[in-house]
Amino acid sequence: MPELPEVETIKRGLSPRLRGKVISRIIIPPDPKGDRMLRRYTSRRRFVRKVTGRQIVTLKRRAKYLLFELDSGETMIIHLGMSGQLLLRPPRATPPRHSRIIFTIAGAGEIFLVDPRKFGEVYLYSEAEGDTVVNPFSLGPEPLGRSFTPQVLGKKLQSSRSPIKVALLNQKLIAGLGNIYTDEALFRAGIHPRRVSADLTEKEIKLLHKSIREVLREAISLHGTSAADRQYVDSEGALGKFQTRLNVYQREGEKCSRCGTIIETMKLGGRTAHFCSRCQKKAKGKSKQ
DNA sequence: ATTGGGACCTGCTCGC
DNA sequence: TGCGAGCAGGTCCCAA
Repeated sequence: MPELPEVETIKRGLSPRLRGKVISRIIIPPDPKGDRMLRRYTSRRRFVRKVTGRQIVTLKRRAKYLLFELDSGETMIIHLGMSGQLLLRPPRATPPRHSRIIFTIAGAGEIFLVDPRKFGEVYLYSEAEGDTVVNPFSLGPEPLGRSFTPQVLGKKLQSSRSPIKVALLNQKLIAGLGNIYTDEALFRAGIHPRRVSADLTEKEIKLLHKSIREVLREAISLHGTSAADRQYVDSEGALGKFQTRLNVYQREGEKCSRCGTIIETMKLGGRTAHFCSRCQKKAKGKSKQ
């Protein structure tokens, strides 16, 4: 659930408080179903041993991943899945329900990694060890990065016959978009979610490129989206505000803000796509308004 | 090879 | 009122 704008918001909140600080203690409350948050490859003991006592040199974001660069040269990577939160609280605060990992940060308080659904994940990445695990560095371009041009987007989409909605969710093509922002970007670009990626015209690709960046920038400036069923909050526990700007996501049955047509949904690639059948045309060439 | 669908997880909503 | 089914979705994994 936390997509790029939400993760960016969390990073911006935590970064000034954590930079240069030491992770003095790690608590992983026992889970009868095992340490799912560490499932990638790190054993609990190895993880605790390698991270405890390390200084956080910098905090970065790559797509939906948070990267804690440690003074050991390793990077602790946190993905929040869809229900994950990272809450920074004063020392000795009561752990919120579903706290999976608790980091004590000397001089800053405690970070609670809260994740009811346990889709989130924590692991260590070390270039030196030549880890073969899937890592954030093998993902597609950052949509807000300088290298993400309409040409790059076009090239990525050319290679895919899948619906554009599915392609935009593919992190190997473009990294950081989830269900909310793919729906919103496609609406702004006037492109039907089921359009075949490779069939988009140059004009549409340009518009889509612009829409993706616009949506993400706006969402970041409003600290992300906290929709009805999404308990997203930043590291201080504050809600996002982009939900007031949603045009289609979770607005099924409501009127399109642009034309008044009822917003519909369809299943694509296992997800619910929200769209306006009038503003987002199926056939190419008719996609203008 | 590319694409699609299930599994993982839990809380919540809805219908009987 | 109570309970179970269904849904939400990011990513991995497997199968067609």
